[in-house]
This record gives sequence, C-alpha cells and structure tokens, in this order.
Amino acid sequence: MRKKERAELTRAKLIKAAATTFDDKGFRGTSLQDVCEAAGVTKGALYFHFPSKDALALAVIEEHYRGWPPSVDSLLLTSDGRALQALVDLSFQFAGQLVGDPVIRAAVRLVFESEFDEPEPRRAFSGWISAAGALLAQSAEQGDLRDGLDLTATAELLVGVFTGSQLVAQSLTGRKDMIERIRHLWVCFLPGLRPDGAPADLRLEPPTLERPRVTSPSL
Amino acid sequence: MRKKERAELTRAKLIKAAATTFDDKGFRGTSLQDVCEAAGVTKGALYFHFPSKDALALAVIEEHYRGWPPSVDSLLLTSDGRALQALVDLSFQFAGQLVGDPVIRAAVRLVFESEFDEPEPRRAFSGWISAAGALLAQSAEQGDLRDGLDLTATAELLVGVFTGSQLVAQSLTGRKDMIERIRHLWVCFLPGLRPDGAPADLRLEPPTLERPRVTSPSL
DNA sequence: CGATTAGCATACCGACGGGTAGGTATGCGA
DNA sequence: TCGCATACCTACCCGTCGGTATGCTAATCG
Repeated sequence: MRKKERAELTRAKLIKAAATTFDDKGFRGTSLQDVCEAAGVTKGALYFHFPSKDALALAVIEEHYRGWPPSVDSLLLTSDGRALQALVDLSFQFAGQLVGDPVIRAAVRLVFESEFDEPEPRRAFSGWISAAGALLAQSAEQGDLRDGLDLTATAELLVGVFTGSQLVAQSLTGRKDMIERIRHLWVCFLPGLRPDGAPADLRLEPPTLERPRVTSPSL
Repeated sequence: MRKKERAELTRAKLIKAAATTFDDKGFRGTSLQDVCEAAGVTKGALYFHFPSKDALALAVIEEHYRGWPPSVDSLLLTSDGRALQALVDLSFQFAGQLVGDPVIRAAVRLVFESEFDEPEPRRAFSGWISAAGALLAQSAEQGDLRDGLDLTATAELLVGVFTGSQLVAQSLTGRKDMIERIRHLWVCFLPGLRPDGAPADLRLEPPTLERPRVTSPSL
C-alpha cells in the first residue's frame, strides 16, 4: 500500500499545482512544464496519471464536485429551514472557498473559459444554476419571494451576478474583499426578490458553522 | 491619397478580424495566422501596422473607446435628464453593442483576461466603473437613490453584475437574449437601489435613439 | 527470491506560433 | 522621371508546448 499512497499524493500534488496555475494563467496560458515544476514532478509522472492536458483540467473541475454543492439538508440546517437564507449562506460559503481554495477558483475559471468540448464544464455550470433554482423554488413556497418572479431567469441571474462580482473583485482587489462585496450584493439584490415591505431579517454574513472539511489531501 | 485609404482599410480589416478572433478564442487562443487569414492579408501587413500581438490587442481595446462611453449629455437627452434612467439606458446600449459589435465583445474579453500588463485594460475597466459611478452620484442628487447607499461599491457591483450576466448569456444562449436578461437584472436590482416605495417609473428597454418613446411601459 | 509491474524520470519529437529578414510593388513629392 | 517612403508579401528562424518512447527503480507477488 505504500506505493499507492505515494501515487495518490503525487496525483493530489499535480491537481493542486494544476489548479493554482490554471487559476493564475488560464488553460492555454499554463504549460505542463509549469504544472510539473509547481508540483515537483516531471512530465512522466503527469502523463502517468493524466492522459492529456484536457484530462488534467477536467480532473480539476471534477475535484470541485467533491465538496459542492453542499447537501441542501446541511444548508437548511444552518438556516433554520429557510431556503432563502440557505441560498444566502451558500453564496457566502462559495465566496469563502473562492478566496481560499485554488481548486475552486481554477474550476470556475476553467468552466467559464470552457476551451474543451467535453460536457463536464457545462454540467458544473448548470449544476450551479439548478442548485440556486432549487433553493429559489423552495423559497417561493415559503412565501419569501415576490409574486410572479421568474425563478429560472433569477437563478441564472444570480449565478451571473455572483460570478461577475468575483471577476470585479479579482481585478480590483485580488478578491480580498469578496465577502464584503457579496454582502453588498445581497443588500442591493434582496429587495427585488422579496415581497414589498418584507422585513430585512436575513443574516448577511458567512455562516459560522462547524467545518466538515472535505478538501483534498493537502500537500 | 489612394494609398493611405487602402492602408487604413487594411488596418481596419485587421482590427475587425482580430476582434472576432479574440472574442472567439481569447488572446492566447488566437494565432496571428488566424487573424491574417480572417483579414485576408499576410503577417507582413499585420506587422507593418502593429509591432506585436499585444499591440494588436491593445488596438482593439482602444478601438472600443471610439464610441464609449457615450457623452453623458447625449445620454441625459434621451432620459429627460434623469441620471438613473440614463444609467439604465446606458446598460441597454452597451448590451446591444455587445450583441452586435465584435470589437466591443473582444475588448471586454481582453480587458478581463488582461494577460498583458499595459495600463490600457485597467483604464477601460475603471472607465466603466467611473461612468456608472458618475451617473449614480447624479441619481443620488436627484433623489432617485436610497439613502446611505455606497455609491462606489454599487458602481463596481453594477459593472460586475453586468459582466456576469453577459458571461452567463454567452454560455447559455450565445448572448441572443442579452437584452431580456438585462431587463430582468434591472427588475431585480432597482428596488434595492431606489428609496422604499418609489414608483416603478423607469423605462426598462433599449432606448430608441431616433424616435424617443411617447408612452413608457413601466416596470 | 526472482519476476513482474506500478510509478515515475529522462530524453526527445513534430508542430506550431510569435517574430524577423529581406524583397517588391506602388504611389508621391520634387 | 527619379528617388524614396509607404505598404505589403514570402520565406524563414527559433523557442515552446503537447505528447511520446524508453529507461530505471522499488514495491509487490507467486
């Protein structure tokens, strides 16, 4: 088993190195040489674990699935069963991961670059939208949303809005103030979603819950 | 002067070809060979007009300045002097150009990719933000904004929100329904910007320049 | 205790892309 | 009409990058 362990570790190192480099320079911008140097291995090792550069990028994207989306149940737990609050919490949680986890960052960038034609990126993309849509639908049932709101369009809008904020945050401040931007996003956005005169009773900050870390074996 | 004319024409062809290709494949994804073939010229011609690939991309970005931002005066004209309406109109105008004009599309993509370190892209970026910020400030003076709204943060938010919507539109429908998405964006966003109980009296559709609207369908 | 194979490293290949060198045709001023 | 700058083309250079072929080593297994 010794060998297997080391193999898994180099694979993890490769994915982490690939993620940071992809996040930094994009898909076409990163050379496998860069990845190998960052991982401290050679191309032989890389091509033992991944058959192509595309496969490496897809592995990074799939790695992102490992912790996302969190189960709706666990989300509703920290939000007292309120779906809209769960959606807000989810956004903060995602934002936090975007700041801290290069794998998530790289996955987002790769999905939106989408230079390869495998269905994986699109699946991730629609995964975000459908997750937001599901929480929105539940919020509507709970009477937390304005009547006549187009849920699908709003879910897509939310994903775009979130991604755009992250882009701007990256360009302006290197994503340091991501959380604050998300808060302001909700401040401006919620009145349009909620019924007129609804109280501002949503918690607009990262949920401080116990942390079930599901991250990859870190180097 | 015949020669100058032809030179300007090939330069324009090159910029247009570069824009479409950059928009399609990104900066690193486009080869100068592609650009030259699309423009119907050779690399010699390209390198006569532009000293490097970077310079070509920067020329595309600067070309975007040619029509943007429209003068605040002309904007206020079609909005009856109401700055918030001008901001909405501006967004629709920009969205329309994003659909139709490959130069604008390429400029936006290049600015956000920002693979080169010249200050041009950043200038374009902050240009969008400051334009939105100026219109927001004027809107505040006109009593069209909620008290205590952070104007700078909101301007940055709007730029991000707009860009994100465009990204999603691109990924999902190839930007065909961009206008409808922008409309829905404002539907969701305006209540958070405006004072409580403010009437929904803003025109949420592309401004028709030649024929100013007589009846304004309200939100 | 060999034999085998997983898990890498090394060295290399073909293609491609940015950029250059040098030539050429065309106008344009004198 | 002569000289020269402009505007472009052809051919090539050379570094880089994705990918491969092969060699080596240690763990694993009969």
